[in-house]
Amino acid sequence: MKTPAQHLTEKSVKVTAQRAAVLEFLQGNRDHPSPDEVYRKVHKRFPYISRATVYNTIKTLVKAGMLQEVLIQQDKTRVDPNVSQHHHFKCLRCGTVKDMPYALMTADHVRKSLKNYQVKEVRMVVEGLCKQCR
Amino acid sequence: MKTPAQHLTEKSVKVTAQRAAVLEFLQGNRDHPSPDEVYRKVHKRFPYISRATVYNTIKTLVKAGMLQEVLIQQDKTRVDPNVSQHHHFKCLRCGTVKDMPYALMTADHVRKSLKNYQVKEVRMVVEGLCKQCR
DNA sequence: TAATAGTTTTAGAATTAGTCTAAGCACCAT
DNA sequence: ATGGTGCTTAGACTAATTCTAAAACTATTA
Ligand SMILES: [Mn+2]
Ligand SMILES: [Mn+2]
Ligand SMILES: [Zn+2]
Ligand SMILES: [Zn+2]
Repeated sequence: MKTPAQHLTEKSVKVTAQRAAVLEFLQGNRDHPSPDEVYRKVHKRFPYISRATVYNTIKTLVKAGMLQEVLIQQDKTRVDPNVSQHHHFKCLRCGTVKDMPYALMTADHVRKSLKNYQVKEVRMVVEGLCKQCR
Repeated sequence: MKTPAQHLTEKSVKVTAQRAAVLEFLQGNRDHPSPDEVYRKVHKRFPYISRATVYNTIKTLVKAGMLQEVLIQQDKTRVDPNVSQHHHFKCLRCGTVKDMPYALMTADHVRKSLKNYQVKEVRMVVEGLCKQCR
């Protein structure tokens, strides 16, 4: 199994203790934490790290294709080490965010087929270039 | 055609000049403006209105089912007088947000069928209650 | 009408997430 | 060692939003 440092090197991102610590925390994390949650958790084990570095590192790793930031909550961004195309489910009560397959599903299909969940709303945002801009 | 005041009364929201002004600006507006844009535009015609009142009024009208806040941009909320179920398209260059039908569309279907747009990404968020919470 | 109670509006303070800045460090190549 | 580049840092700053407490309205009662 590769170490965080090896992953960084593979993506031509210079290895630093801070970057390795952030990446190690995020790898395998399925919670879609906010940058500040990342900071607090990493800071517990590596008290030398600063908030700014966590933000910088997240940006760096996003650019390197190792993370994505997902728009699920209005006030804070959420970080996702799963960079494959997928959708999300967010629980309106407890706030958990779960990955959903990027499958051929209609909004109605989602609504009907997800027997494990009680679906209240399906929001889809398509991003690209409009007529004028492309 | 009903006046904003009549719409408010219909939904049992007390009529005030400020609420009517905000509603009048938003009715028929297809731009998905941010609260601050609402404030600036309304303030031009009704210079007596305050920023706090715009925020309060938006909250009030959302509760009354006359508006929705849509999650399309991370840093600021966007207000939508179209409360019917629908999806959104956001242009990555100019930032315009357009309504999309809440139709039986797959993410791939969207990608292929929207000939007018160059689709870069399709994000879907399903909201509801998870196994534990319902 | 006058007093009163309840609601809405207001300016500005406070909060929060995120960005920026400028100084200090670390690492590498001379 | 020295210099250069990029990384990290604390704290200042910004922008959106919420909060607060007082003033202005509105409706209701006496
Ligand atoms: Mn995810
Ligand atoms: Mn819309
Ligand atoms: Zn839940
Ligand atoms: Zn455009």
